Amino acid sequence: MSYKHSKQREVIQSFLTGRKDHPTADTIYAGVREVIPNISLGTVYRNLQLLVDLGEIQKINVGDGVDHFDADVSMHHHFHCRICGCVSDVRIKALPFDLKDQLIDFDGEVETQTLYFEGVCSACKALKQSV
Amino acid sequence: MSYKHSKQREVIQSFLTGRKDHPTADTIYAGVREVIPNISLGTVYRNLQLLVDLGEIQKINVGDGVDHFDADVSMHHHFHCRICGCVSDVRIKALPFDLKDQLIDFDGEVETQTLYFEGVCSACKALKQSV
DNA sequence: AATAAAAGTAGTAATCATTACTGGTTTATC
DNA sequence: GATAAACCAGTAATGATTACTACTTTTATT
Repeated sequence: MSYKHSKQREVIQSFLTGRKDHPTADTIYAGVREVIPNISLGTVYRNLQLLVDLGEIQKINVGDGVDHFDADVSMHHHFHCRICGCVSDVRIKALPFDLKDQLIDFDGEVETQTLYFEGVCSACKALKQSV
Repeated sequence: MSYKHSKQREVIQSFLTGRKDHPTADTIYAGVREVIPNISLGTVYRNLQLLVDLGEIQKINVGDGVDHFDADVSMHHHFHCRICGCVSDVRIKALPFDLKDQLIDFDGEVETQTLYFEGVCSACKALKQSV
């Protein structure tokens, strides 16, 4: 059986599960407030971190200085649009090897690797061309 | 001929060039203060960004919430130690293709890609084993 | 050189994301 | 139903970064 979540945590998690973009704590806060109007931003942060620690969601970093969250914890990568700031999933063809095994002369222990892309998303690209 | 840098900018850049780790603005500030004791932290940030915009240095992100800077602008990747927080260069065997060309069903425009590794550096690993 | 314009600076205040704290409330346990 | 543990709202604090302001240095122009 699964860990019992508080009402707040449950709403936070299901809000996140319902979205394919990768909202920030602030966006999640705004969304969850529609359901629990007096929830506190600190509660959102605390529960997001707790869910990350439990492995139920993941925190993603695309170099924009803000943490994004993703209910999909399966291995995949992200794209960050430098125009609108949106973050989307990208799938990559399976590589014939693990990137961390391609390192040269490295003596430490690699535990995780992060790969993300940046540029202009298709929506912004279309917008640019229509002007 | 190259762009004329102010004294402050020159010292910041040469401080960075002299190091193989990847200091944060704060560390650079401390180092540069040994040469220009009354330099301001804002000046450090402003000039670092300016040098980034000129392409003379690069800003690197390893997911620790702080910007690191690197005088080496050639293509390479980084490793971040979750124990001591140090950031070091890693070299990777040349891939037989460009990662961004491996994306599936992606309609946007990829301009940059970031790949970094995280784990335990060799120094921390040695320390752990000696305890 | 004298001077006007531009670029740059130190110092400080403000911002933004995130974390910590505090006192009260809910939930689980005996 | 008492007692302890988990959790919360609200607020304060923190840390990195950026913005602002008034002053100084550099550059260009006469």
